Amino acid sequence: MTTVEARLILGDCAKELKHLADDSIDLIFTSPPYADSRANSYGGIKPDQYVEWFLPISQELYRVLKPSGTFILNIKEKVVNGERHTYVIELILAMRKQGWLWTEEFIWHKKNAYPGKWPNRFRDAWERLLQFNKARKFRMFQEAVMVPMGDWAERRLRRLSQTDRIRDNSRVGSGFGKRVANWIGRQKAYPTNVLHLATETKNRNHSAVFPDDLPEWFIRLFTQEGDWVLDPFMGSGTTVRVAQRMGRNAIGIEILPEYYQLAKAIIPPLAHLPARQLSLLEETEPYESVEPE
Amino acid sequence: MTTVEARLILGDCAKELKHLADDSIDLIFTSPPYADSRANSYGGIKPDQYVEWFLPISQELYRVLKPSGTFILNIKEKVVNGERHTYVIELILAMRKQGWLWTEEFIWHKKNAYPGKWPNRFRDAWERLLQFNKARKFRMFQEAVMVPMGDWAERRLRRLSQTDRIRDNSRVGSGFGKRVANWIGRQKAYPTNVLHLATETKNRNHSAVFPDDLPEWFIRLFTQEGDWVLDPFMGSGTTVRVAQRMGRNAIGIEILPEYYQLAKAIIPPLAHLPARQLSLLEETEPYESVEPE
DNA sequence: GTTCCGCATGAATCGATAG
DNA sequence: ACTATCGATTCATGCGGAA
Repeated sequence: MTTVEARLILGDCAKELKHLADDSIDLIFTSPPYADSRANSYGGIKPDQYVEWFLPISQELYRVLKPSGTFILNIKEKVVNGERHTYVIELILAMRKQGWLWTEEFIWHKKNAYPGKWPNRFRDAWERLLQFNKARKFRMFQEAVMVPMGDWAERRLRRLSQTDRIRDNSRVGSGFGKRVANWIGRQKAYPTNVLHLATETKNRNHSAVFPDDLPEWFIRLFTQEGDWVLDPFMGSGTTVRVAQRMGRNAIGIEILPEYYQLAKAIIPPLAHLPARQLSLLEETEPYESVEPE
Repeated sequence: MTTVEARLILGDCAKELKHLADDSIDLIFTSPPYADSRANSYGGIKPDQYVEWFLPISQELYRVLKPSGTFILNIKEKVVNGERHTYVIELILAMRKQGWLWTEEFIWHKKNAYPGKWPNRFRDAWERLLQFNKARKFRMFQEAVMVPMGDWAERRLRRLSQTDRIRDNSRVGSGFGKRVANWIGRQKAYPTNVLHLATETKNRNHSAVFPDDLPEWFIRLFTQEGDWVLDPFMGSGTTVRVAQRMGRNAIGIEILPEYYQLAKAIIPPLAHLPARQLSLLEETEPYESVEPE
């Protein structure tokens, strides 16, 4: 049995990050509060001040990330006065001056975009997943996110997407073990930089801003078991919970006590997981929501 | 019969645009040569000089566009030295200083992206479609690009129930006068800012940078019959040909003689089209390739 | 056990109203 | 004039109860 740790920290990440060691994190995956949102925690950062607010944090993130590590930043600019605001693209430019390499930009296509109708724009159905690195060579495990292809896979996936399927069962792999044999010899393809996922609107405990599949995909892609994952804007703890379930150590920082308590209640400080064995097979269980359409 | 004109111009658009009148174009749709590509035509613009090269052109485009018009710029930054280059986002910032409003950014999800494999990145399956405007109020015909909803796709699990169909049908039958509008409103949904299109359509020529559906969608959205469409980087003439087929006047500028001749051979200077009659119904015919999946 | 249907719920955006 | 709040608009998703 392998033991992984989940360290939850209550506080402002701009300060709390300073307690973390240099070059200690393999993957940073986070979704910071968007401009004008979460006014009760970070004071509702104004769009014009967003870059200035974020830079000290990204500076610390740069310090704690391993040279081989990756920083995935989930963000989207809002509309201000009829225009897309420029704080996101300005942030990219500013972070590059800090030393970050803007390696890639993934697109999260939100299949269930927020409804609404306006005279001069359509619904916003995508968000950015900016990939930053410290070095041009970084760790990446592409095989871990390969997707099945072909007619057989389509039929298989369609069945998996039935509303009556047992999702959590396949997640852990307990009920999935027997079916895994079916994937042997099946054709798989590397994914693209466009991810198709729906947001979770179901009102479980607290609504997370992104579905489990999102951090899971990047954790698969950029880390192995035993690695360290950091989410400086933990929220209700989606990233940390998923990382722990996948056998990765995790650190989550959250400024709001109620969110911190929420995460604490869900995530045990230590988790014991069976040693990885069928690594490739188990890791390549079908991701219906990430599958290219 | 309505007559629409296609004006093809051989030359550098930076110069040729000066011959066009102020505030005369309803829609500019173009895909400029990407950095380092088409080295023999525009001298192979270096990524670091891309903004500087494009700004005089965008300045002229600003001049010729009607205040109610729209400029759609299809562009994607290339990878340089392991990083996404910043010339596109720098261009956005620079164009705003020229007076352009960065209204929206559409995503073109290329369903059949080029195959390939790299050690540290996946296939690039999307491009930006940057929308710029001169004013916050611009012409937009959202109904022209509505997509069917309900059971349009096999992938969709939730099908419109039989009772729902009957209910809708009866509702349609009970109405009078605006019957058609009601029916359309019930069966169709407004699209999002993510477009799903394949890169090539089978029955089209292979030299085009984008499929017909791409300019067609934006021409539908931002223009009406008889309007003027401009493509300052015409290439083989996809935009002009599509515009003409849709009953819009078009201007195409191309610097390379072989491309110019190619477009000239395909596109007649004048086209006669039947006058629009069943406007609503004809405009809302389903576009399979644009459908969300 | 299925399949089907009703319903609540979102990192949204605009325009009008109020301070 | 400029900012804060609020109602109206709209649709994919999954849960729970019903057939």
